[in-house]
Amino acid sequence: MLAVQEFFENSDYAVSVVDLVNHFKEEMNKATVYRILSRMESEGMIHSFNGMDGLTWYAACKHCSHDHHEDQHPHFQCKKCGRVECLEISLPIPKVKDHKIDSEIVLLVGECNNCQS
Amino acid sequence: MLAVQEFFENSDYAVSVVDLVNHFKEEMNKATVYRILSRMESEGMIHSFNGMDGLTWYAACKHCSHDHHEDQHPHFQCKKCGRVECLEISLPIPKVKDHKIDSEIVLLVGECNNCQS
DNA sequence: TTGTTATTGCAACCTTGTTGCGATAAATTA
DNA sequence: TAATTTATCGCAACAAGGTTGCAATAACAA
Repeated sequence: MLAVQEFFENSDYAVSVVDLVNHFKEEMNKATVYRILSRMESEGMIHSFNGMDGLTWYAACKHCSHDHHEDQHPHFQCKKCGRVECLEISLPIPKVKDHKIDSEIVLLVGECNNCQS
Repeated sequence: MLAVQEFFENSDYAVSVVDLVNHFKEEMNKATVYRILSRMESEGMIHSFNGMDGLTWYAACKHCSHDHHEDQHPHFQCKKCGRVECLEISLPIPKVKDHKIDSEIVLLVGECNNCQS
């Protein structure tokens, strides 16, 4: 579990579960990776969300504990390099007629600074 | 293909691919459902997106053809009944420093009118 | 040391989604 | 109409993400 923990430390980027399983495949079993990830998520160390690709992505939490989970920020995915980033901004929740809206899941898609030539 | 087409006509609701395969399982094969769905999508009759659950959801297009696909609207999912709806509104694309944003994928989560007691 | 609990590896499994291929149906052409 | 081409379908097998049961090991406490 420590190795996975260290992996997320000091990273603003999200990682897909496929990349994680691949990254640790010499070190630990696929099932173990999944178990560690869900444990870390329930303890508020990381949060998960779905990428455009349908995969589950994980990223480090900044200000969360197991009873206070603040993962409502939007994510950004660069369509060139595929990197996914957590954005530490809060978007206004839109008002829609006849709908009581509690939260919104936002994935912004575009080009990151590195990929803009 | 006709049966699937009729299924989407006059519906503002999105359907998960699992529900679709299940709904047509007496009538046609799983592979056929998938093939019809991707054909209908490429012809601009329906559009797809990823739900919170990681599943693919499909919904009827309103003003699309095979060369003009306008599926950038937000979706709304009721967390009580699970129904997913297309919202015919357009949200402003937020500006984020150091990021060139082309589009945004938005899933609003809350309670629909039916479920609010 | 002994007993208890948490963590892991492995294999088997489930689910979503795709593909190759032979069979059937529909549309073309002669 | 008959022959031929083309599109569609069913089936089975497969791939990839993800989960689970169970035995083995590691960590911890009495």
